[in-house]
Amino acid sequence: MFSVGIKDVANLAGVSVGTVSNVLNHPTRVNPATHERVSAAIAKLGFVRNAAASQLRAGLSRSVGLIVLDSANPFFAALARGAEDHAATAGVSVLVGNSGEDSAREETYLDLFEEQRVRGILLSPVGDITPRLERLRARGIATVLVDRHTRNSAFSSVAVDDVAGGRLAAAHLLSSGRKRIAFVGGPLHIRQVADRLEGARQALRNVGLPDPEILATRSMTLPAGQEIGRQLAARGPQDLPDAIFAANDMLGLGLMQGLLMNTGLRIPQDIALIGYDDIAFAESALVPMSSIRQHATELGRRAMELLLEESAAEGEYVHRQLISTPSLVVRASTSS
Amino acid sequence: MFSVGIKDVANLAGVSVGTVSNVLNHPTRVNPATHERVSAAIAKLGFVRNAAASQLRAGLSRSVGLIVLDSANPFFAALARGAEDHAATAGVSVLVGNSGEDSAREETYLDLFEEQRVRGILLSPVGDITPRLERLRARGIATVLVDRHTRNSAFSSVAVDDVAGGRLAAAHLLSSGRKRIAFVGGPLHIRQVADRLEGARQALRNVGLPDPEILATRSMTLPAGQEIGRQLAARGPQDLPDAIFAANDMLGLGLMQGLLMNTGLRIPQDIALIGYDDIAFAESALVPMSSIRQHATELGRRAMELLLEESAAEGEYVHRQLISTPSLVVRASTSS
DNA sequence: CAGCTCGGTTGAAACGATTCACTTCTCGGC
DNA sequence: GCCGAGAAGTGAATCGTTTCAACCGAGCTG
Repeated sequence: MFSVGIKDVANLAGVSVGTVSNVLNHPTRVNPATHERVSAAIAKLGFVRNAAASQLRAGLSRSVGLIVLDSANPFFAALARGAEDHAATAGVSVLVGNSGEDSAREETYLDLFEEQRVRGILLSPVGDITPRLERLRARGIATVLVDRHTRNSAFSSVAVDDVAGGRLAAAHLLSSGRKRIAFVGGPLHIRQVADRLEGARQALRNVGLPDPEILATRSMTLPAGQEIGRQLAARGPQDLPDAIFAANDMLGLGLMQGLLMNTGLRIPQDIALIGYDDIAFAESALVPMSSIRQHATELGRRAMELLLEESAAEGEYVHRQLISTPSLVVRASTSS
Repeated sequence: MFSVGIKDVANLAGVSVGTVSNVLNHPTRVNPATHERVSAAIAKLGFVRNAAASQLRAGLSRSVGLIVLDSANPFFAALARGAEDHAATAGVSVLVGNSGEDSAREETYLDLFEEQRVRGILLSPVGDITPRLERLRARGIATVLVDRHTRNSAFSSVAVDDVAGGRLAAAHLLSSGRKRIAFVGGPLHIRQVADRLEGARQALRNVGLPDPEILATRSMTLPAGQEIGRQLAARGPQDLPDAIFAANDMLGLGLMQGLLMNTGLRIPQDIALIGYDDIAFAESALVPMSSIRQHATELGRRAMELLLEESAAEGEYVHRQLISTPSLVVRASTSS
C-alpha cells in the first residue's frame, strides 16, 4: 500500500512541492507550461490528494454537514438535492446524516461533524439544542436551521410558510364557488397542521364565511384518511361539505379512496378535494389531486447559500430568516 | 477561534500529550485515576479531537462511504439504515452519497471518498466501473457491491434473489387455486423484471402449467399500471386471468385502481393481485395488497459486515457473494 | 545601467494527533 | 538488598499538505 504523495509528483515533474500545491489550489499562480507538466505527473502516478493532511494544514475542511429528520421523506430528499447542488457549485461536499427524529443520533452526527471541523451545518433539529449550537459557533462552525420558525434571530433559518399554504388552498376552493369547506388533519397541536388550518380560517374570514368544519385525525396517514372518507360518504348528501382541504396528501389520498369506493360520489362534481405537499402520488391518483407544493429543492439551495455565506463571513454576521411561500398545483380533483 | 488541542488538555491535567492520546485511543493502558483527571480536563476545556490530524497520523479514517442509486427509494433508505446501524456498533461512521443514477455524480463521490481515505465503500454502481474499483483496492480501499449479480468473484457483493421472489409470488397464487396467471411489468430487459418473470415461469412449469400471459409496460409506474388495469377491465370475464403478478408495487397499485374503478370487478374474488417490494402503500391500499418483501435493512447490515471484515483483513481476502431471499407478505388482495 | 516590479518558483516551518522507544516506579521473590 | 518484570507515563519524531517569506530573472523606467 504505497501512497504517492505530493513529493513524488514534484520529483517526477522536476518542480518543488510548493508548486505542485499551487497547481492544486491556486492554478492561476502557475505558468501554463509548468501546470501542464505537473498535471501529467499527477495523472501518471495516479496521485490523489490526502484530504486529512490538507484539512489539517488549511484549518478548514471542504465539507459541510446536513442532518435531516427523515431521509426517506421526499421533502427532505428534495431539500438535500438542492443543498448538494448549490454546494457543488462552490466546490464543497455535503455529508448527510439522518437523525430519524432521534436526538441521540442527532447528537452523534453533531459530534462527528465537529471532529471533522466542517465549515457549517444545515440542521432540521429534533429538539431545542440552542446551547449546543452556540458552542459550535464559538468553534467557528455556522449553523442554519431548517423548517423551524426561529423567532430567535441568533441563527439563520429557512422555513415554509404553512399559514400562507393553508390560505392558498382554501382560497382556491372558494374561488371555484365552494362554500362549505371542511378541514381534515391532526393532531391539531402539530405546528404544520395548526398553521395550515389557521391559513384556511383566514381565507374564509376574508370573504365573511365562518370557520371550517374540522375533522380531526390521530395521524396524517392513508388509513386515517380512509376512515374519515367512509364516515363522510355515510352522511346524507345535504350534510356533506362541498370541498375538503386535507392537511397532507396521504390523508387526501385516503379520503379519496374512502369517498369513492362503493358510493355514487364523484370528485370534483359532488365534492372537491385538495391536499398538501404535492407528493408524486397526488398526480397519479384515481382522480389527479390538487395540492400545495413546497419548493423543497429551492429551499435547500437557499439554505446552503446562507450557510456558505455565513461561514465565509468574517466577524459579525447578520443572520437571516427566510420564509418560503408554497404554491398551488391545480389538478382534476378541484377543477369542475 | 482558539482551538484547544491535546496539548492544552495535557497541561491542565498535568500529564504528557502521549497520555492524553492514550486516554482517547487505548483507555486500558492508563491508570483509572489518571484517566479520570484527563477526562475532567477534556470536559472542562470542551476539547474535541481533530479528525484530520488524527487520520493523517493514524493513516486510516474512521469512516466508510456509501453510494446509493436513489436515496428517495425506500429500498435504499432501509439499506442505508441497516448499514449505518452496523457501522455504529463498530464505531465507524458512514458518509452517504446519492448518485441518482448519474455516473458523473457517482464519480464525484468516489473521488471524495478516495481523498478522505475511507476504510471502504459500499456501492450500488450505475455502470460497470470495475477498473476504478481495482484502483481503489490497490490503494487499500475495499468495495462491496450492492444489488448486482457479480459473477466476477473479485469483489464481495450482496444482492436480492429476484428469481426466488418471482417463484414465491407465483407459487402463492397457484396455492390459492389460481390457474390463469398474468405477469405485468417492463421493460423486460431490466434485470429485476426479467428475473421476477423467470421465477414466475419456473413456478408454473413446476406444476405443469404453460408460461404466463405477459403484459409488458414501458415503465414501472402507477400510470402504467392504471393503463393495463383499464385494458383488462374492458375484456370479457372469460378472457380475464384469475390472478396477476405485478413486477412492483407501484404497478400493482395502479392496476388495482384501473381494475376497480367503475367496474363490477372484485379483488380477490374475481381476480387476485400480488405486487413486489412491499412499499408502505401496499398495506393501506383500497384492498390491502400482498407483496414480496426484500429485507433491505438486513441486507445493508450484512453488506457493512462484509465491508468492515474485508477492510480489516490483512493480505489475501476471500470475497463472498451474498444472496438474500425475499419473503412473502400475504394480505387481502390474494386471500380469498 | 542601477533600480524596480512582477510573475513564477522554492523549501522549510507549521498544522495537531499518534506512535514507540525509553524512562521511572513498584512490588515480589530469593 | 538485589534483580527482574510489568505497569504507567514521557516526549520527540512523524504523517502529507499548505503557506509564506525569500529568491530569481526578465523586462521596464528614468
